[in-house]
Amino acid sequence: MPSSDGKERETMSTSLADVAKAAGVSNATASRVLANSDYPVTEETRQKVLKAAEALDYRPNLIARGLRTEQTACVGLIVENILSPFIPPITRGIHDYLRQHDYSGIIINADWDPVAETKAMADLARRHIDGVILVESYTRSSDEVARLIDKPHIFVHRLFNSLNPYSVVPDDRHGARLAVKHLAGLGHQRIAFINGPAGWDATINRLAGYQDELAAWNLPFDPTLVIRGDWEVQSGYSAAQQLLALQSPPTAIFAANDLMALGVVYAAQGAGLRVPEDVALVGYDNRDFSGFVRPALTTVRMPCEEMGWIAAESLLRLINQEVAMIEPVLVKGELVTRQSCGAIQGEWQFEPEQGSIIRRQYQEEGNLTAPAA
Amino acid sequence: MPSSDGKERETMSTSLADVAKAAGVSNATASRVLANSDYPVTEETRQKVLKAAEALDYRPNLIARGLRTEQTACVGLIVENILSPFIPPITRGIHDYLRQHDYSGIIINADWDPVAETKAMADLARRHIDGVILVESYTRSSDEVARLIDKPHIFVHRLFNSLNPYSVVPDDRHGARLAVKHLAGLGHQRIAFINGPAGWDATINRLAGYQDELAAWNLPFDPTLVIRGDWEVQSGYSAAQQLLALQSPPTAIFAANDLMALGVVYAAQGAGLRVPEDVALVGYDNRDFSGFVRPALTTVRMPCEEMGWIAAESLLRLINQEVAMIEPVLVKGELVTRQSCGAIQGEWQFEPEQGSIIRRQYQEEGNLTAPAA
DNA sequence: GTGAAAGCGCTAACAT
DNA sequence: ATGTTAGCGCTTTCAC
Repeated sequence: MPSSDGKERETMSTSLADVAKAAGVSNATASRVLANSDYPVTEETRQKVLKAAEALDYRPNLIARGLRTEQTACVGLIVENILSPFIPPITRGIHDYLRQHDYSGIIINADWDPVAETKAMADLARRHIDGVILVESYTRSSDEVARLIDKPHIFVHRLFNSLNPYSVVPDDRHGARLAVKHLAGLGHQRIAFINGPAGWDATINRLAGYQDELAAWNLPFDPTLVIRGDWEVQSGYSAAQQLLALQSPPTAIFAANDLMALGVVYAAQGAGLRVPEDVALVGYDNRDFSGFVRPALTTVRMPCEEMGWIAAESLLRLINQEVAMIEPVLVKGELVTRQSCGAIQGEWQFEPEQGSIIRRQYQEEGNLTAPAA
Repeated sequence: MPSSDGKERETMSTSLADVAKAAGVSNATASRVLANSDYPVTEETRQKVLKAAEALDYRPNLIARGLRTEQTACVGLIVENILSPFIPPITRGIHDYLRQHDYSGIIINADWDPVAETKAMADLARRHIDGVILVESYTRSSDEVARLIDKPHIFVHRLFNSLNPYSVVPDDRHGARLAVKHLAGLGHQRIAFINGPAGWDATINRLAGYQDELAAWNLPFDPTLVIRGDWEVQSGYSAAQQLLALQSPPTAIFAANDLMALGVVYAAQGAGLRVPEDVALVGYDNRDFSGFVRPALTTVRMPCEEMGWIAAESLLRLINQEVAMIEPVLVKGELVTRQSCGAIQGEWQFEPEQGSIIRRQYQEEGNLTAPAA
């Protein structure tokens, strides 16, 4: 309803046409300056348009732009489960990169269900997203994705069959070498390895790194010191019981993830042994609990946020056709030294939780508004 | 480029017009059946359209629809940090509800920065999202949000000043009562409370619940048994040291979160005491580590996913104008009984991690494709 | 360097 | 019950 005094659209947002009219130029010109087109415009008219846009508080309608340009500045993230431990940090990395480049991300949980993944792809296609990042997906090849959605895509942290193009994965072989190197450097000669289950890339690569590094130190590879777990605490516990009951037990244990490392701690305690004094221990992943369990776990950090932003960066390159294809990227983590390996002496406090650091800082600066009551 | 044999748009997606032509009806009719309009259409033509759409593999262009209807079927989620512990499960709940109703969610991390939140709101407005959910935000009132974006909004898990309209928050007072009730029911008379820092709703409400329940059991409220922590492990550790050194120490401790409860475990161990035999312990939150630390923590579950889907449900109601306003919703969690309180006897295994359950099931069913090598 | 005009794919008046 | 048509807000040829 136009109001009686001629001022229409009081609640409506201002459109490009409004700005153009106010600046006394055509829609086309207004668009050229406000959409950052590289089309030439006199500095004078440019300023007129900019000022009018400012005055009217103009915000481009990305839906309209998207319809016209077939570019939505939006990418889809198909994750298996946002509750899975590495997914939040990976998506954090992705979002940070996207946001810096004025892109947004739409997340869909597929729960390791190929049918859900297919449906997710179709839904994203309806929204005309510019590209897709598949996080921890393992049921599809690049070709399968291409068949379902005609947009660029990237895989991040594939758990299986990782060395494909268009994928960003952790360098687990390197990470395992870091762990073993650290223990060997501390003088350990019998270093056991509690590995993950068969079929996982992480299992294969961490074993390879373990063997690489033993060889580098001229330490023998003893198969009785390698036990397979299933990633969970309980399996690390059982594996460690087995190892510690050996005729000549290991003096150090490298567990292929922090969950199993925690199991090792409990098994050692159950056997009346101290970590690190009687058995040194290194885990893998640098999970959020690893800094506040007791002893705090020395571990290899999984470079989740880096994988995320590298993936986002690669995807945007693909979208902008700066490259036609992405070779597999291996991302390295580093060793995080804490108590469980025996390298650190002296006083030690429990680490604060990672996700809340910013909140705490903000709070300490006195910005926190407590309720009146 | 049309190909020579007359088949154009081989790669282009089919539009509504294509379907209409194929079905021999007008665009309007095709739209009416395919957009699920309640406008009357003969069953016969409906079937014609549906069949044509099926045959042409028609997928509506949500961008075009959005431009026309001013409804994008997309909502914005402003979260403080996706790495913060409750945010993934809350967003999971939100996404699950949204997805069931064919909505999508765009996440923006604001990192407890009011400026970032303001910018996030502006960015979402440009995308013409249908509504906003603010997760753990505490810097804005409803009015402030309304001033920035002319769309419905809901707050979830506000950490401060929670009893406002348009918000969905945990019923911490009830949760604290559950914890104390459990300990009192086990026969404990001196139940200490390690609370959170001042200024938080959770601190105020959990204290109130603690007092409520003591009163219900005719137990005296002893202020020397209430100590303030800062939510982190270290503070629970210090607080417990203090409590256990008391002239007449408590026989049970209720910690206002699981992080501090873990600190209590370490303090007890340091003092040569066993949990639960010498001190019973109940935490709060049911964090993912609570099931696999030792002893596993009895705790009150934070109803994150429920809060998420209730928030999403409320927002969609607001969007569809089924309601004009949302009263504050209090969501209850329940007690999760594990080892630390002493109520459970006998054998016990470390719990598997929550986020991976589906993956594991899927894997066990033999769907996991291991690489050839 | 600037403007006029077409049109992206869809829905919703309005006509029939 | 169905069709015709206008137009959402933007970008982009194509004239000038």
